[in-house]
Amino acid sequence: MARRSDHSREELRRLIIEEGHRQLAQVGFAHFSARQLAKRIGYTVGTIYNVFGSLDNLMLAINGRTLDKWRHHLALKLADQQEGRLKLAVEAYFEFAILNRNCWLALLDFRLPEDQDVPETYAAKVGAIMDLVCNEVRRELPPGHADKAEAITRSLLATVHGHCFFTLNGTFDVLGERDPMKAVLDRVDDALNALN
Amino acid sequence: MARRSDHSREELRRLIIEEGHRQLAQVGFAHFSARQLAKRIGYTVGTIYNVFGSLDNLMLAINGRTLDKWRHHLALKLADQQEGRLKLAVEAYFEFAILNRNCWLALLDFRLPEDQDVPETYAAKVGAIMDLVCNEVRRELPPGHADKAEAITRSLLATVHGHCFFTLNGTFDVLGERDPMKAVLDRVDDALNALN
DNA sequence: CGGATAACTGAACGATGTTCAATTTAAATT
DNA sequence: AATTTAAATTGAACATCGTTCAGTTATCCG
Repeated sequence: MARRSDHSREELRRLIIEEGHRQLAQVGFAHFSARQLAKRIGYTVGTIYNVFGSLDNLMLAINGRTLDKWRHHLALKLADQQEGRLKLAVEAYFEFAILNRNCWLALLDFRLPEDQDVPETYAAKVGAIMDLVCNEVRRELPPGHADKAEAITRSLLATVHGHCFFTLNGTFDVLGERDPMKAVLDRVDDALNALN
Repeated sequence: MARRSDHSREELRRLIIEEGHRQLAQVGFAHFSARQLAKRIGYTVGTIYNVFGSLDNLMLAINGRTLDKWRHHLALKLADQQEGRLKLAVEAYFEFAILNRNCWLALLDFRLPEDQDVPETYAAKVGAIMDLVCNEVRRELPPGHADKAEAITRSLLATVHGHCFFTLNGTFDVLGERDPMKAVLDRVDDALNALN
C-alpha cells in the first residue's frame, strides 16, 4: 500500500489526477466515481477528499489535465507546418475530441454550481488554447484586419465546437450529415473570405 | 393519493413527463432524481419505473418534451413575420436556451449508453426543428442553390449551437466575448453570402 | 526514544438507481 | 351483490454514491 515514503503530497495529487484521467477516459463522466478512483491507486475515498476537498475540485483538476493535453495535441500537429495551418488546427481539434471522447465530453458535462465561477488557473488553460488558435487565425487574416483576430477566433472556436459536438453527439447522424469536417472547414473559409 | 380513477396510464405518463420537466428546470440534470419526482406527484419510485421502465426512457421522454416546446417556441416567433425570418429563428434558438437553461442543457448532458441509438420518435423531434430552420435557410438562398439547403442548415445549426453553448457555458465569458448574438449572426451571413 | 505532525483510514449518514414480491384498487364476470 | 381477474401501486431491499471526520497509523525531528 502506498505510504508517505512513496509519494509526497504533490506527487499524490498528480497521481490522482493522472489515474482519474484514465478512469474518466474508460467509464465516462456519468460513471466516474471517487471511490473507484481511490481503489485504483490503492487509497481510500477519504484521502482523495483530503487532497482535493471536493469532487468538484477533483473534476476541475482532471478537466484541466485534459485541456493541457488538448493544447499539447494542437501544438504538436502544428509544429513545423508551413501551409494550411489553420485547417490543421481545426482538424487537430476534432481529432483530439474523437480520440479522447469521454474526457472531451467531460469538459462539457461537468459544470460548477451557478454561484461559483471557474478558477483562474482553469480559465488560463482555456485561454491558452484560444491563443494558440488565434495565432493561426491572425496569419490568414487579410492585411488591415489584425484587430479582429480575437473576435473571429472566439466565434470560430464556437463554430468548430458545435460541429465537433454534433459529431460526437450523434446529432449529425440524425440530421444526415456525413462529412462534418468539410462542413466546418467551409464555415471557417466563409468567415475569413468575408473580409475580402 | 392518486388512484386509477384519477389518471389512466396515459394520463399518468403525461403527468410524470410534465412534472419531470418542471423539476428538471428547477434543479438541473445533475440533481434530477426519480424519487423526488415521484414525491412531487404523490407516487413512489416504483410507479415511475413501472411506467417508463428505466431512468433513461424517462429522460428521453422529458427531453422529447423540451424539443417539442423548443420547436413550438421557434414556430411562434416566426409566425406572421415577413422580413428577417432566419435572423429571427437564430434569435429564438438562443432565447429558448436562455429561458430554459437547465432543460436545454439536459438535452446535451444526457446521453444514452453507446450501444443504444436514439429512438425514432426522438430523432423525429430533432428533425422537425431542423426542417423548420431549413425552410428559412432555403428562403434566403440565392437562386439555383436550393439543393444545398439541407447541408447548409445542418452546418448552421451546429454553428448556432456552438455559440449558444459557449454563452450558457461561460466559455464566452472566459474568452471575452460580450456579444455572442452578433458573432453568430455574422457567421450565418458569411455562410449565405459565400454563395453569391 | 518520544512527542509532534502529517497522512491515511473506514465507519457512518443520507441519498441515489433499480428490482420485484406483496398489496391494494379497479374492472369484469358470474 | 359477491367473486374473480387484472391492473396499478407500494415500499422494502440492495448496491453504490458523495461527504464528513474522529481515530489510527506512519513519518519526521529533537
